[in-house]
Amino acid sequence: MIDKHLAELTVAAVKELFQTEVASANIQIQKTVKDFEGDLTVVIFPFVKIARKSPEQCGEIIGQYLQANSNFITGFNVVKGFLNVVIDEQYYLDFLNENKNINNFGYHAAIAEKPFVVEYSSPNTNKPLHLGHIRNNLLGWSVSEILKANGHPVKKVNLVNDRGIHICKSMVAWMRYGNGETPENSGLKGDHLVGKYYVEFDKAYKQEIKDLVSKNIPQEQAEKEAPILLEAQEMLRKWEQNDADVRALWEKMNNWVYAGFDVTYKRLGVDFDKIYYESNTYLLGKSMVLDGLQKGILNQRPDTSVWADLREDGLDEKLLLRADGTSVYMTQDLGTAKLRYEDFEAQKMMYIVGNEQNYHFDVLKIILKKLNYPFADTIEHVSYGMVELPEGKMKSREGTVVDADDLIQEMVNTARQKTEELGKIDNFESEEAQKLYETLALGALKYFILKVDPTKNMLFNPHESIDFNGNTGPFIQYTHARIRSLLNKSDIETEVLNTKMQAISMNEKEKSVLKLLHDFPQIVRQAGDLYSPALIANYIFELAKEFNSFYQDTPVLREENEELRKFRLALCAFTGQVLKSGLHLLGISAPEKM
RNA sequence: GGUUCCGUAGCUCAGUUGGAUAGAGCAACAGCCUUCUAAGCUGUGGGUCGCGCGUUCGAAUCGCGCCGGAAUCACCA
Repeated sequence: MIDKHLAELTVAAVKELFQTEVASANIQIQKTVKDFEGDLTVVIFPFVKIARKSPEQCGEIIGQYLQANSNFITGFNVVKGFLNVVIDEQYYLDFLNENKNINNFGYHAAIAEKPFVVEYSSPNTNKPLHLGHIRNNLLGWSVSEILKANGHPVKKVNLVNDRGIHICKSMVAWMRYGNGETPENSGLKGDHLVGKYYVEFDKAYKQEIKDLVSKNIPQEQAEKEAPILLEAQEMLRKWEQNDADVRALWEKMNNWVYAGFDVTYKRLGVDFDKIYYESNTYLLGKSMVLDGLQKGILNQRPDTSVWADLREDGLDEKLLLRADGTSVYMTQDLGTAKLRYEDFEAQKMMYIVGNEQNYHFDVLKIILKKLNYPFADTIEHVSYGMVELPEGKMKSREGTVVDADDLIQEMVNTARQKTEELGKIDNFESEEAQKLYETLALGALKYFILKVDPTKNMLFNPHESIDFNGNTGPFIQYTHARIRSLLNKSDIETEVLNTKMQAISMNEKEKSVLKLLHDFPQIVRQAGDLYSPALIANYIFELAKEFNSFYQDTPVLREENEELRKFRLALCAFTGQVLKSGLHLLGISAPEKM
């Protein structure tokens, strides 16, 4: 990396000129701002004191030293405390020659180590996926790919929350009002069907409360004693007792939901190496809690409920087992953590879970530590922000959730409409066109969501948010398609592209594209360190924009100078490749034509 | 009330370990399709980086205090 060389050279300069040792990491190298001449800039201010000279003088003598002692610096200038260094074009040309034909340029070599286990998605089985899940799924998939690109082995896992009162609610409502409705005979997607009865439950529950209140029963009591709620609780108890009928119904409805989820996952392009079911893991959690109780790490109250006392850690007491012996969310998570650690010998267990659960994961880690499990420290909560709507937070009860399937379909429709308006599909077969709409729609959706810093809450306006112009997925896809089209038209053989570029003189725009390409491996590294697909997204947008600016008024195929033509073709090909790689890390496909 | 996070252009967002005149996209306005795909390019306008104080050669970035918003502190998951 050129900036590291420059930093080391600066260290040597400071040592020689001012007889002072400076750590290379403390040297500040940055890209030169556009308005000034130069490629990289050394910040001089830190040396002013030890040099006992003005910033200008200081920059001047360091600049002279750098130029005299390197073969890649062709000039420099000093503005205030900033030393702008001009890098030899040959350096960038060499970079192009060395990397332009590497398929996975920017990806780092595989490391032989224990895997990163990434949990994401983690749906409940009582309702379909919504916009919040989309952000989760896209982040999980993308972070996994970015980790892989950094050489880490990755296992993607999903933890399905398939048991509990929520699914019983759907079951009760289906028993009462379903009339034998199934996905087959209703044409409804399984998850939507089950979700429909979850809503039915809520309606009936509210009505029953109302009825009770009108009979002068206090609101609070009514909420606890509504018959349909009691039915659901009874069903949960039967479930825990392995009641055959309840289990059969539970399995039937859950399978409807899984079939529905699979369709959505497939359309989103996400997948998993292993799926865990809470119904299979909660008992392990229970046993861990009882074990901790026996060892005196946890404590039991007179009502027999079991608690962890975390007050020494600045937190509260946390319930782990109810008085009736049933488990809670935390209990189950203790079990899955252990199971997962043992399944994969994980180096790291990452949980892609919303920031509303930050507290939960703090508590989880502390309890595991208290219970002396060595894997407590491998847990990493990759916390992401909420997706908000213009009218505020999504609330399923108020019907303001944006359904994942509906949203995707709406995007596909928009993509079709937009494409037809532009008259792009005249020579497309209909099947090909359909595929393109899907590609563009998902490109737009994924990019829109992933370009935002994961840790921040984001706003999604269903009617206005998704655009196909500007800083969007389709813009980058379009840039890629144009490059592919250009390369297809070029009559220069691949062999020619494989040959080494001769020294040519490049213009500012070409150089700027080349400099951006040069940064890609660093961006991948950084995105991996910060678990942030947004860095990739912002980078490929910058690259596509810079490329378009070059592409607009610099002829490639029409260039008569053979060397220059080859150089530009190589630049196009390389840019196309990096755009494709970047899009891939976001789960977005790069169409050949559009 | 305690804890955590957030506040940058009309809107949506970037802004690396503190660095130069705070940047994009959308929206608005003005240009560019007989020329490699106009889902594009070029230009114009738009800012008290929530407010104040402090640290520093230098602060959107660090510290403290306010103001405003969100999440969480559940025998929901």
